[in-house]
Amino acid sequence: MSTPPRPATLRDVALHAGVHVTTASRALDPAKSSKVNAATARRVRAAARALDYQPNEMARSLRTNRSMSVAVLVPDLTNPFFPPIVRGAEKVLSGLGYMTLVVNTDDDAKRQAALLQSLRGRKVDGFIVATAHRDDAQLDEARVQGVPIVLVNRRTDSPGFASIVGDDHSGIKQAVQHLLDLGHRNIGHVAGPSGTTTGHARLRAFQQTLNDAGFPADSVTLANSFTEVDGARAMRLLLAEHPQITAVVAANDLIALGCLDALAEAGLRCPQDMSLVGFNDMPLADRVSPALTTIHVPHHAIGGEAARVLLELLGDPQLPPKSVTLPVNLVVRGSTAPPTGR
Amino acid sequence: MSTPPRPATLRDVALHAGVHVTTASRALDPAKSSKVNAATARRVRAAARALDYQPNEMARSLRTNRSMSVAVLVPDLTNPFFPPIVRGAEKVLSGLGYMTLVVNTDDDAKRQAALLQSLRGRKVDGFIVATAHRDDAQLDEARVQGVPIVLVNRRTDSPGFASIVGDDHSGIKQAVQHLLDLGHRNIGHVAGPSGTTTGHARLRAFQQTLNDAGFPADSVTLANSFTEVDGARAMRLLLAEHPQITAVVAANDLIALGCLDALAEAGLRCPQDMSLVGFNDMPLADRVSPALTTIHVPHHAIGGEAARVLLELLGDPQLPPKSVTLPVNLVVRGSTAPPTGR
DNA sequence: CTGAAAGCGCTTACAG
DNA sequence: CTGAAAGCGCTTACAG
Repeated sequence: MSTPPRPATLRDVALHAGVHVTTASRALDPAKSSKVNAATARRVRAAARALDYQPNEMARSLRTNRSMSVAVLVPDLTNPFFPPIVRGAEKVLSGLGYMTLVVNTDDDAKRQAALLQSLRGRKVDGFIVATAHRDDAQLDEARVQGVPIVLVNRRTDSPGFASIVGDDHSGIKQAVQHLLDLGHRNIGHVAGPSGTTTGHARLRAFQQTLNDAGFPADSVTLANSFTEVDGARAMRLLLAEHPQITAVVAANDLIALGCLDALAEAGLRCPQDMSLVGFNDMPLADRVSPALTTIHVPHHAIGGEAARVLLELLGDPQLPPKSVTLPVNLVVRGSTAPPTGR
Repeated sequence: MSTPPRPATLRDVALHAGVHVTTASRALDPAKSSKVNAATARRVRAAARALDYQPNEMARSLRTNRSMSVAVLVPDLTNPFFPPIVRGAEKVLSGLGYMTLVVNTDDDAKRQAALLQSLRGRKVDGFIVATAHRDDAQLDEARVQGVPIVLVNRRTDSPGFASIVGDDHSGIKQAVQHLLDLGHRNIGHVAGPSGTTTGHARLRAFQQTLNDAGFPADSVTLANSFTEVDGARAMRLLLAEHPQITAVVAANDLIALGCLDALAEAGLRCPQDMSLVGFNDMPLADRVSPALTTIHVPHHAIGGEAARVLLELLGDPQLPPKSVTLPVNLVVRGSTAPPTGR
């Protein structure tokens, strides 16, 4: 077996075309090729093709200090909610020559720190972050150091970040109102992690909406993560502590799925014995059994908008951080129904 | 607003510690710090901490010609089947200091080519590829040029690649046998794209199993992609052309979901009027309605094993390419039942 | 144990 | 329009 040939460098191309490496560089750069003699440029391009030349992006980035790549941090790639956001961002980014790098943090502060550092070392040009925590020192520090960041889905409590999120307050209000309209009077909430703005804002919206309507809002338990397992755990507790509830608002769809498990264990049917509303309208939310009544969040648009805002930021880092809230809407399916005298 | 300070370089650290940049480099390298005076090393580390030094990975990679990163190419990130594979790979890779970069090809040859080239330019150390086509010139070329690649889920027709896939033949055989055991005699197949080994091998296994059992195997239509939309389209055709079938084997779970849609449109109930088996046992396959009878593929293990094999390959590029087939097994749920005289 | 020098593969002022 | 030179931030033989 022969060892494969070393990849061609720009120097090889220049040699082959009989020009200086500087000229080769210019000839291959679309923005500068007009500055070089047309025939020369053609010769260089032919040489590049002949040698199957691939520019070394590391060298280029080292010199230019930009890498034409953007990282997307997601807390959990296996949550079907995130891939569409990534796709939305990817679509606009790839159109402008940027490469999208997806990384998974497991919603773990340590992993996020390590990844953030590693990616910064790799000189990615900017970050789209779906993993923010309300109190997020790492993110704050990166921002202060001038790293272009746009937050999606979750915000931090500290100001200064550009962000694109769904309207959590309105979403929960619509969910609660829907249950109220159905006739439910004892409504519970399985809240998400209090360290995230989504968990926190949805809980507050739940309490406020119910209080404004003149009902108590103390049937609440907390899921430690936005997962089925923790959702089921919190739902068991809710059932034990507040047996009078006839409906539940879950902090997101995965938690709602966990609630469904806990209900089944308790021998309760959904929606006959217990109504359930999710949040996100993740892919497949319409196909689970029962089909989930939930709050539709425009995943794809969030990703696309985030990419556009990040691109603006890349163009002018001094731009004031814009914080965009996208409308969300209730979609009623099979997991909610009027209460029955159980 | 003041502009943020330029990030500290190794030179800054060396200056701060009063040593030469060479010494600083050694002091900060765990593998070499033993070669430098302990007190000096401590001083350098203190300086690095004080200046919040982050090594520039681009410069390092340019010099060492390795980037400590691995790319994972997936055809469709929104297919719930792939994230667990990615997670499996990520887990073993991150343990060894490698960073995992996920990119989406849309199962499009052009996009794959562009991404492959771009990633190679970025000097990722190796590739885990879930997007292979049976005839895949780009992949062949990259392999010939010595790029470390391991294929997952799908193979190519050309030999020479390391690969980790589920046992397509056995899976389909189990599916067909299950339907036969249930009493079905007219079984159809919605095949996946014939350009993929999964689509092709599953179709062949379908035909062979049925023929071996003494039944015809010509109730087949082709989905143009592994998606719900194309699955529904192919199922409509199957229903029109082969109205006598009482059971369907779908090439994967997403196609099976599309079949469910087509069945609903045709006023057919699953499993009462038509049994349906999927393939992959993707996340949520157990929660859709009806819960999908399908072939469980060990996603996580595929990803982990792929990472291990790639790591071996990185250590010794001359290693003979090992091709691993992992066992799969039927999991019976709610979408299959004995045929009823419809 | 430490330092001076070279070089990874590019791009970009600066001359001509 | 083209070339010679410098330099991005590292690591690694090579001397001492």
